[in-house]
Amino acid sequence: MAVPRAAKTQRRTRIQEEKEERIFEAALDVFSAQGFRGSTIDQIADAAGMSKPNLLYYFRTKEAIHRQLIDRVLSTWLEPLRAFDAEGRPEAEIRSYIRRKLEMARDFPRESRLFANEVLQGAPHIEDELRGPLKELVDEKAEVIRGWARAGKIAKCDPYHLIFSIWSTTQHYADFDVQVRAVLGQEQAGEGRFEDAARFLEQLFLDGLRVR
Amino acid sequence: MAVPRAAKTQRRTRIQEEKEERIFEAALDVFSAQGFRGSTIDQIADAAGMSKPNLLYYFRTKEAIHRQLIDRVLSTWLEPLRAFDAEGRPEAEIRSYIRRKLEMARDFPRESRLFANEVLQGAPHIEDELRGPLKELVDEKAEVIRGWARAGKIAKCDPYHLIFSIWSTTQHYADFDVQVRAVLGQEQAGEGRFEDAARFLEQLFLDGLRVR
DNA sequence: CGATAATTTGACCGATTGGTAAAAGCTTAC
DNA sequence: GTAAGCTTTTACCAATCGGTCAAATTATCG
Repeated sequence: MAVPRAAKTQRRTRIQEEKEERIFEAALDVFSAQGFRGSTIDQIADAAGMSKPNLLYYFRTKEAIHRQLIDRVLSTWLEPLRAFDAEGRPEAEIRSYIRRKLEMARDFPRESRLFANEVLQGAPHIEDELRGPLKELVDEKAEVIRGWARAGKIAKCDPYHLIFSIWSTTQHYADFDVQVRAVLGQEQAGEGRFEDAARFLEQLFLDGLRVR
Repeated sequence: MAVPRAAKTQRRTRIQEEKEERIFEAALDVFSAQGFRGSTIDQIADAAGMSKPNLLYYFRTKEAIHRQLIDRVLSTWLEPLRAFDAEGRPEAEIRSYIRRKLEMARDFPRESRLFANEVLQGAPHIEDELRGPLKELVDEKAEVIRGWARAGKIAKCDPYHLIFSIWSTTQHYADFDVQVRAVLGQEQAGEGRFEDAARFLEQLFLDGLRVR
């Protein structure tokens, strides 16, 4: 007659940790591919290799899975921007930010699509995170960039739109992967496309922001 | 005892045209906001101000609405790229392509999100269009850009990734609108953001592609 | 071992889903 | 006007949805 999530013992069971991990993995697969509304608990349970009631023993509702999944993924997702260093050399910082974001698009496309789906559909579950922590982080880094521009280290430009453009160009390779592959065609769509993209984007941003 | 869509008279009724138009409008609202799987026929019927069976009299299935909606929207969506002129001056062509795409993100965000949702979820309904007509169009324009680069009119760069980056940066303002607004905050998120974006993107691409 | 707590299952629920059938109501051309 | 064809509605269906419940099973610990 136990209450879900071990009300009596307080600490988490080994089984709990394992199962919750499997559920998060499965939920990332399903939510990133179909969005929140398009996903069903059954699909997640199937992907996690367990029955629906069993899954609901660990997470009370579909929304609970989604919310916790986003929470856990969001912090790592913002890591590259957080690593953006005010003390570094502008060129090197921008170049490595692009590199990191592109690597994330290549190595964690599900995470990218999870957010893309969410934001695309109006961000009903993460609007607070956007207005709060995200905005604060971007405000801070925008100030850094503005400082570089004032000091003549990079061209004068709107730092917010610069950040947006780095986000969009890099995440494009995760979110619109099918389209990118379709347009590039069989021969060019191999893993080399990320190297090509990196080369192009570095040229674009570094030359585009060079002082003239 | 009539069969849907006027099997006997062949030509379309006035009522048919009006109702199908209303359904397309409603479907664009709903599909663009929630994706295919997340949308329901009831929602579309509601938005179109008619009953579900009435809507299904004009379109046999949910898929049929979606397919025809995408067909009708796709050609106008590719118009700016089609207008890309090989004979024009490279700088002017690129600048006006960015302008047009940005205007479309501002004026037709639903269309942008319709495709974004579709591609994001693996493009199950438009993969053929991507591999066929879209790829052909991009191949053609990529060749134009390559010619400009060879002639030294713009910097050497991968034309495909250039096109991808223009798509992603401009469509970002439609697809990720909520995020853009949230990050910019109340004061900066007015309609002026499109002018700011245009200025930034023109600077980025024109300086980034200038021969040096 | 035995008991207590944690986990899993199968059977089930009401609401919503995409879609159908048939008849009633409405237009239009003659 | 009237008949043929077009449109709309009402009532309905089977499947799927998110979620519950109680009982059965398994793990843990003294």
